[in-house]
This record gives sequence, structure tokens and C-alpha cells, in this order.
Amino acid sequence: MVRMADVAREAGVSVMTVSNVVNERLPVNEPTRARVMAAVEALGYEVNLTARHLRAGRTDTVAFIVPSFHDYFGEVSDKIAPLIEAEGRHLVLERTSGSPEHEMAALSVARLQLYDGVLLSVAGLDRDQLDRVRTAKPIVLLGERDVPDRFNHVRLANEEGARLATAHMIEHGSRRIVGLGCTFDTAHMMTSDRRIGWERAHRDAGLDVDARYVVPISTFTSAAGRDALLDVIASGLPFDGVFAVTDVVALGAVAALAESGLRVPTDVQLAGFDNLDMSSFVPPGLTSVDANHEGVAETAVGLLHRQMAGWTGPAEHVVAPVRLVVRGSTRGGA
Amino acid sequence: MVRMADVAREAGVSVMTVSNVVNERLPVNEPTRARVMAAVEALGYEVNLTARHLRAGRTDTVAFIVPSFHDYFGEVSDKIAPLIEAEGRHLVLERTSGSPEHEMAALSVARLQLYDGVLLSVAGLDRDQLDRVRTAKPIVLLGERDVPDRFNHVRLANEEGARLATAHMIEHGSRRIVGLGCTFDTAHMMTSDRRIGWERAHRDAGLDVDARYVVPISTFTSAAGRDALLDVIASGLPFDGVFAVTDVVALGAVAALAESGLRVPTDVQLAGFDNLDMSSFVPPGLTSVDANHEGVAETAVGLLHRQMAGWTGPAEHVVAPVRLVVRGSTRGGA
DNA sequence: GAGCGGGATTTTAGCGTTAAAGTAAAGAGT
DNA sequence: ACTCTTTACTTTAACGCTAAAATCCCGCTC
Repeated sequence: MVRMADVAREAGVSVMTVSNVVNERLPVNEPTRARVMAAVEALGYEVNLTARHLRAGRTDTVAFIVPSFHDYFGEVSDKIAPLIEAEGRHLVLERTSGSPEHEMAALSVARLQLYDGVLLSVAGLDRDQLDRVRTAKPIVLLGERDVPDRFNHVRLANEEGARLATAHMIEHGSRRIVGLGCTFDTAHMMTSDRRIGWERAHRDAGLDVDARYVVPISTFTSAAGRDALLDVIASGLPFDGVFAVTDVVALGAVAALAESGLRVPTDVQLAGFDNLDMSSFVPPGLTSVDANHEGVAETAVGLLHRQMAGWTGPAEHVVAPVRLVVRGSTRGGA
Repeated sequence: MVRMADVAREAGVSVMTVSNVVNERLPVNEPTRARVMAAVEALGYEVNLTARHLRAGRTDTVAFIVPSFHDYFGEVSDKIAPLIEAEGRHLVLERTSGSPEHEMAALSVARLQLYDGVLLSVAGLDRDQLDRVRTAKPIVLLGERDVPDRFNHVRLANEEGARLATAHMIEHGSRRIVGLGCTFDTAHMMTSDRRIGWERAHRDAGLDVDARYVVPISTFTSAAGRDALLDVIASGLPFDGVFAVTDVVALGAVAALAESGLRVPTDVQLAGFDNLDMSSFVPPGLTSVDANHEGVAETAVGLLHRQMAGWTGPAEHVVAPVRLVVRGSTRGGA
């Protein structure tokens, strides 16, 4: 490894002069500068970032900590990256597998020290566990969990989104709408809130809420969504609509319906949540609640920047608005 | 920030004793140990990783550098993560947007110093640019590019995969198969090699190779795939099969075919490449070349571990085998 | 030609950690 | 009783960088 000291010796100057040339801090006479640059080139010197980080107490790096690199998080990450880079910082992703232990470890003082700021997509931690996190490091939480007031937090209008999607299907004739994955779950506000929206749409339309139509799924995967809906079909429970808790789950529903010979949207209308890239391409086009990834990314990064810039005012709790994107899987669609 | 020195003062011992307790290196008498631990707890001390990294010359962190966090890379990342973690290291993802400048920057001495090893999914750099990278840092390259011999490299059997998929469609009756995105491109061995496989399948079957069926796409997205195939349909060029260069592009083709009222696989057979999670759920099930993400991940991580363990033998160039997963989008399917 | 101002460069002093060498005290061996 | 270990802990010296203070050198003034 080539150090500044090696360059300094080669150029016949002090280490500080090399530092000043490399970082363009204090002015350096042109002949000296040229000699230093020549030495830098000759030796292939590049600054040791670890040493700089230690000395500077900054890393110019932001971490986005996600449960998995898949699907929704992959798409959001790609929105966040340019916003972080625009401020001259680096973005790195870390993965927690959604487990509370991993998330807690990611929020440990030790790990936080590696970054100037952290965006954490909370999947496993509850309010109490988060409350135990004591740090001055800028943090913005994302995700559909209950979090302590002192954290900046961006989440989606889950209830409203679910209500919109369900009401839309009711408006277009569905009367028995499966809430696929919309189970009550103290830990999981995502499913609970979407369940409430599903329920409210029914009540608003004067329809009965039948608990048999709330179908639990084992994981938020397409496979689990398909299996769960196939079970519903096999059970003989009649239905004419499906609101899936996420688009990934909705894709599983698409598969189940196709396998079972049920036509979308003629026999069964279908809507999802997240409006992933793929959703507009899966025939006949997946009606979905759009959570505006880009807006969420901008809001979250904005809050983080504010904190990193030294803002100490009260934390904000943003609920990102949603809108329904109607496509061919429901009867209002094109 | 609480430093070891603060803990040492609180516990009435030297800094080294704290270090020895915290890292369980040299043995420390139980009463002393307890006093140190109490001080650690009281002050909420956690080690400063930046300082440790500088001192140790190691970071116990591996970076996976990808063009984007989306789709294929998201899925591969999720396979790689547990393999890295199993060795007690951390995995972080960085993004290059696929641009040569970003990739080169990621391979700069400075950035490499932050990691004990790097997995780089090459998308933009060519052989010459890679050849300019001079570093002893363990690196494994992934992706369908030509790379200098001295780098460990894992790529897919692109030609064979494309040939398998195309031959399969020919075997089941297709005679005019669009090679969607399978253009020759000096820089992009992925498309070129898959094009060659598409071509070979034709020749093996004694069919003419008609260049009009090689359809370029602007980007490897579903939108570009759909638009390109819609153009083909509008042009009136007759076809009865589509081999899409990736599953993401194939999804665009699915949309284009559905919009145009063409039935899959009755009117048009369709096959893709990558076998993404979604591919088995998009009706009628996407026939796809499976590149065995998990195997690729294991191979790449294995090569990286070997290098990090000090192996200095010649680099390996692994071509990961592929197999065809037949689903409903082709006529051999279920 | 002593004194001064100011730009160029160097010296000093860490950032927080840990490998290695050093010391001090208690116990073992002869 | 004196070495010789062993155990427990401390001191020293970096890792590679840079903010701040100190020094040097030159032309300029009066």
C-alpha cells in the first residue's frame, strides 16, 4: 500500500504538502504541486479512506438498511441512490433479513459510526425495541410500523390505499372481495391498516364484512399468495374480487386465478399495492395502489439531509399519499 | 461519543485492559473484567469500527457492486448475502448505474480499501479498462463481459442457454422466432452470445437465419421489450416465437402479445433468460433459461473467499451451466 | 538594513484502536 | 533465598490521515 508518506519522500516534501495538493486545501506553489502530482502518478497513490474517515469523523456515506434486496426495496433503493449521490455522498445498502436482531445490530452504535446517516426500512422491530436505540446519528425510518415519536418516519397511506382499491372493485360490481394477506397483526401495521381500509370500503358501500374473506398468507411472496388463493378456490368460498396486500402477492393471485380458469377481470377483479414496475406488464395490467416510490424517496432523503445538516427540531412523521392506478385487472380499467 | 479511554477511566484500568475485555483477547481477571463490563454498560460504550479498521487493516466487509439494485441483481444479492455472512463478514451493496466511470471509481484503490473483497457485476467496463485496474485486493467479476485473464470471473453459458430455449421452441413448431434484444454488440457479450445461440439453434434445425428477426431494444427493461415487439407486430413481419434476451424483457413481450390479442403459446411461443422469481407466476408461466443464481453466488463467493484466504494461484474463469425451465409459454410446458 | 507582512511549507498533535513489548507481583522449583 | 515462570496488567508505538499552530523565506517599506 502506498501512503502519503511515500509520496512525500518521492517528491521531497512534507506529508502535509501532499495532503494539501491532493485535497486542494491550502495553496501550494505550482512547481511543488507538479512534483507532488508526478509522485502521486508514479506511485499510483490514492488516499486511504478509512484513515480519512477516522480523522475527519465523517464518512460521507449513507446506508439504506432493508429487509431484503428484492422487489419493492430494490425499486425504492434505485430511487434513493441518485438523491444521495446528488449531495456528494455514497449510498450503500445493507440487508437485515427483516429479523429484529439484525435490525437492532444495524442500529448499534458501532455500525452507525460507519455512516453519516441511515435510512432504515423497519420490518421487524417494534416500538419498544426502537425506543431503546439511543443515538444522535441522523436516522430516518421507513415502513409500515409504529415508531417512537422522536424518529423521523415516512410511511404510506395504507388504509386509504386499501380503501381506494377495494371501493373501486365494489364500484365495478364486486361483492365478495378476498383480502389476500390482509390479516390483523399487532406487529404488522402494513397488513392491519390495509385490512382496515378493505373493511371501510365495505362499510362505506353498505356491505357486510365477512371475516372468511380475510385470508392469511405465510410470507409476502408470490408463492404464498398463489397457494393461499388456491386454497380459497378449493374451499368453494365464492368470491369475485381480490385485494392483495402487495403486488408481489397479487402476482401469485394472478397465477392462481389463471391456473383455475378464472378470468380477470370478468370473473374476478384484482388489485394490489405498491405499483411495482412489473405490475403494468402482467396481463391484463395489474390495478395497484401507487405509493409514489420516488416521492417517498425524496421525502425520506430530505428529512435525512435536514438532520445531517444539523437540524434539531422535532421529528416529522410523514404519511405519503397514495393514488389508485387502474389497469385491466379491474373493470374500470382500459 | 464514548471512547475506550472513557471506559478505562471509569473502570480505573488502562485502555488496553478494556480492549482485552471487549475483544476477549488476553485473559483478564474476573473482578477486573466485571468492573470493565459495568463501565461499558454504564457508558453505553461500543467500539469505533473505523478506528479498528484502520488499525487492523481489515474491515470484515465485502462489497457487491451492481449496475442497479433491481430485478436480477436484487435476486442475486439476496443469494450472496447469506454466504458472506456465514463467514462472519458483512455484505454491502453499491450501485454504479452501469456506467464505466462509476464502475472504474468503484474499483479505485481508494474505494477498494474500504473492503476486504469485492464482487463486481461488470456492465460497462471493457477488457482494456479492466486491465488498467491494478490492485492486490481480492476481486471476483461477474457478468457477461470479456475480462482480463488475471481476474476471477463467473459468467453464464449464454450461448448454450439461448440455443436451448430457441431449439425448444423450434422443436415445438415455431419457425419464425424473434430474437428480442439479441443484437450483436461488441461491448455486450450478453446479447451477442445469446444471439449466437439463437442463430445456432436455427442452423442446427436446418432453418434459415433471417436478420429481420433480430430486434434491437433500447434498454433491458420491460417497457423497451414491449415497445419493440409492438413495432414488430405493427410492421406485419410474421412470427410465431419470441426469445427475449432477459425475463424482464420477456415480460414486456408478454404485455405486447396480450395487447395485440396474440395467444401464448398457441399463436406465439415465448421464452426468456434468467428465470426470475416472477417468471413462474406470470401466466401462463414463462419458459426461461435458468442460470442458477444460487450456484453462481456460491461459485463467486467461493472464489472470493479463496482469494481473501491468500490463494495466489491463477484466476479462474467459470462458465455457470444453465438449464431450460419449461413452462406454459412454450408448447412443451405443463 | 532592521522590521514587517504574507504566502509556502513544515511541525505538532491527535482521531480511537490494538500488536507487541514491558513491568510488576505472586507462585514454583531447587 | 534466589532465580524462573506465569499471570495480570500497562506502556509504547503505530495504522494513515489532516486541523491548527509554528516556522521559514521572501520581497517590501521607511
